[in-house]
Amino acid sequence: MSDVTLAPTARVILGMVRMGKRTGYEIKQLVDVSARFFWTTSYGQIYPELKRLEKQGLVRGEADPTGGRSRTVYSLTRAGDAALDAWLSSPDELVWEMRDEGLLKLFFSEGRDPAELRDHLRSVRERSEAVAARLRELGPVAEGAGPGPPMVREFGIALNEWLAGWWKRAEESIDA
Amino acid sequence: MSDVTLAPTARVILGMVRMGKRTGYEIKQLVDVSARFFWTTSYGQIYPELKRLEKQGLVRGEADPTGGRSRTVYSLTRAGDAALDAWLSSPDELVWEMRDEGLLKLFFSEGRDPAELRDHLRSVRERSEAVAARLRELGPVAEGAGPGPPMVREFGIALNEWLAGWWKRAEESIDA
DNA sequence: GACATACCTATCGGGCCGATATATCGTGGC
DNA sequence: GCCACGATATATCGGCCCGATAGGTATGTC
Repeated sequence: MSDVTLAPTARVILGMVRMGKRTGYEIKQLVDVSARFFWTTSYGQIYPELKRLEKQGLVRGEADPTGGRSRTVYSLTRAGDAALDAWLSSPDELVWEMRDEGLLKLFFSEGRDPAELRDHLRSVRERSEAVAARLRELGPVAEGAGPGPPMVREFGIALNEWLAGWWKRAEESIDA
Repeated sequence: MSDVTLAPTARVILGMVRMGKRTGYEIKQLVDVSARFFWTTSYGQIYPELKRLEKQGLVRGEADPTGGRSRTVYSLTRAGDAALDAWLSSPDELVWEMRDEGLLKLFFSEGRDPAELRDHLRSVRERSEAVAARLRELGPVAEGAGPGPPMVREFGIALNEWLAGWWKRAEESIDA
C-alpha cells in the first residue's frame, strides 16, 4: 500500500510519537535531551513535517487545548506504525555524518603558533568532557522505552570520554 | 578592515586554497579523500562560495584553461590569508555535529525482534570497520602540509576502530 | 498582582547535500 | 586513426534542515 519514503526527520517523529502521544513541542524537547549528541531537529522542520505526515495518513492529530492555548497531540495510525516498522527493519544504508570544526582547524594547523595549537587541543578536549558530564548528570531518559535509550546514553558518554582522551593524547604528543 | 564572517564552507575553501592554488573541482576532490569522515562539501556549495569569496576579495581567480576546457585556478589574497588566520586563532565555539541513523534505530528498538537487532548492530559495526579500513588503505594525504592531515587521518582510523569496538560489545551484551 | 518561566505553534533566511546536465581532455584498445 | 571511457571542470535545481525570531497562553512564585 502506501509505499512512503520517510524523510529523516519523519523517522524521528514517528519514533518519538510511538513512545506516546506527543505535541511538536514535546518532540523537540525529547530530541534535545535524549538525542542531542547524535541527532538534531528544529521547529521549522517538525511542524511542517507533522502536517505532511498527517496528510499521508501516518499520524493523526487531535486538538487538545490547554485552556485558551491551542495544542495538537499526535498519535500513530496503523499505517504510521507499519511505516516505522518498515524503516526499522529495512537494511537500507544508514546515514552517518560528522561535522567537526575542531578537526578542521587541526587539519589546517600548518605554520601556526604551537602555543595556540595547544590551546586549541585543550579547548576541544574540554568540549567533549563537558558533553560527557552533561549526559552523565542528565541520567536515564525516556524510561520504559526498552534498552535502546539507556544504551544510546551510554554510547554518548563513552564516545565523548574517548574523544577527550584522544585530544588529551594529541596535546601530550605536541609537547613531546 | 574587511570584518568578514566566514561561512563554514568558506573556511574549508580558504584552507584548501592555502595548500596550493586550486580549482573548485580539486577542492572537492581533496575534501572527499582527506576530510570525508568529518566534513563534506558539494559542488553546489563550492562554486557559488568561490565567487562570493572573490567578490569579498579573499581569493583571486585566474582563468587557466586546459585547451578548450575552461578552468579557473584560485589563490589567496592577503585579505584571505588574514581571514583564514583570524578564524584559526579565534576562540569561537566550534561546530560539532553528529548524525547517526544507526543510533537512532537502536534508540527506537523497543519491541523489535532480537535477531533483527543483532543484525543491525553487526551491520553498523561493519560500516565503521569499512571506514577505518578505507582510511588505512588511503595512506597519508596532503603531504607537506604539516602534522595536521596525518593526525586527522590517525584520528579517523582510531575513532572508527573505537566505534566498531563499541558496537561489537553491544552485540555481545545482547547475546548475554 | 506582577513577573519569570514554561508551554505551544509558526515562519523566514540561508546553508547545505545529492543528483544531474554539459562539455572537454587524456588514455588505452583495436 | 578512431572510439569508448574515465577524469577534469563548471553549473544549477529540488529539497532537507538549522537557528533565530515572533507571538501567544498557562503556571508558579514572590
